[in-house]
Amino acid sequence: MTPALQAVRGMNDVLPDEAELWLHLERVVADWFARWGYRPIRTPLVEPTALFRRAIGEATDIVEKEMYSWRDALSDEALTLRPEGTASCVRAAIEHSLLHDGPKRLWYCGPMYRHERPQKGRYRQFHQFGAEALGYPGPDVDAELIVMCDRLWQELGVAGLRLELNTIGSPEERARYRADLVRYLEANLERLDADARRRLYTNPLRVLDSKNPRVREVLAGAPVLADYLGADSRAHFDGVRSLLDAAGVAYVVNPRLVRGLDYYNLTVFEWVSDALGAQGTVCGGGRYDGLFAQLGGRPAPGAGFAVGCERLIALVRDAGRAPPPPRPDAYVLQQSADGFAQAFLLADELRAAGFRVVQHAGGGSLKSQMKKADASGAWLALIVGEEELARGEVSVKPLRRNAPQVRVPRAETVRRFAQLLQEAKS
RNA sequence: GUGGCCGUAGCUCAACGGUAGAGUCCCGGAUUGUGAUUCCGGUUGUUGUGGGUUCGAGUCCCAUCGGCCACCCCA
Repeated sequence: MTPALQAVRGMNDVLPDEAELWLHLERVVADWFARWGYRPIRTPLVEPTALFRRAIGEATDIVEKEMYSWRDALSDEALTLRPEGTASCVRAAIEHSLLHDGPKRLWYCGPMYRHERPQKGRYRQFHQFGAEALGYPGPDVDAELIVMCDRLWQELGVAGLRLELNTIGSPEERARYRADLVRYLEANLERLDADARRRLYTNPLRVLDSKNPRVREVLAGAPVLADYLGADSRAHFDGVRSLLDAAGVAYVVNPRLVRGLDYYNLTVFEWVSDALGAQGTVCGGGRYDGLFAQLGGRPAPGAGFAVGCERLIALVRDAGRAPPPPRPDAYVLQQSADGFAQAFLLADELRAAGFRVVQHAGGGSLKSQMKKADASGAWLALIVGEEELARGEVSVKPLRRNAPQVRVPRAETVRRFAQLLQEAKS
């Protein structure tokens, strides 16, 4: 016997019940982006490996051990399945000179790939939608990006998301801080765990993220990044905060929030839920003014965020805000071959008039067809039986309320259908 | 990548080391064209997979695949 194949670990099928919720989310998101003036962009799932090495940073976990990278057998190119969306957007903006006539607001949505151990809210193929505001230097778009997220959560009916906010200053400010931080941590080396010691020289700011209580004890006495910020960085952060205050968006400043990708500067933020276990970050983002130059483009400021679709969908479902499955307006039944041909045309005419119509396929008794009609969730059963066929009529039976079944002349069925449907729903 | 818990019918779950079951779903019938309730009947499994121990393994052991949780990481 042929062994059954299964999907690749960490890469999931989305079955119809759940796929309808995905479609709902995608529609809401596309409309929401349009209302905020963001335009869609679609970039390849496969990019040159160098793009992510340069954008995300060599010393990050993503680049070090989580990327699906390979050397293509035909072209000998070093390729990678994208682990995130920002690098591709900025590459495309540079490659097509998108900023030649001014800044751009862009959004994307699609699958991303990271070779991590799967658990709830973390998969090897996962999906993100995100915004990139390219060419805007001020704190206004930082605040815009954050406020628009807040409004989306409201629209989706998701509550309980906490906004964590921080500024990590300019590269120069961060470099001076990093030097002092490393000096402090070296002085307390024996109190650090193995993980913190390893990071000390690869990515010392990430030590601030440690969940180990003993390490956090050490961090309590560490220098604070805020003390290294110059007037410009402080003014930028104050600008973001006052706009958030004006918009009524609450936040907590988390000085330990540094984010795992190297390209960020100034504003960084995360939207976090307590309802998702260990993978609680639903949305993360910030400013990345150095990324254009890092990828070989003319220097330009940028800011953006990415939202984890699987995590957001889990919150929408748990909040009971998944829309009910769409009902067909009518389910069409028939008895004979002649009846099928007639019913086929009737269903076609109704669909052309904009109604959702399912015609029974596969034969069976009228009783079994009625069971299918009921199970389909349809508002109405349209019966094209022997008797109806002989008289040129159609029987119309409401399935969702106790109302009498009526006979309608075939020729009038489509014209009267909207009225019949409305009665069935009332 | 590390550690812990767990894999039995499509789904939710039972079964002391001794004949694999229930509910649900699905199919048919209870009315000579009519669903959802009720009643009657029926199908459903290499117990994730492969080895081992045993007279005998769903149950114990090993490996492997998959899921969940934590670490780690991040959306």
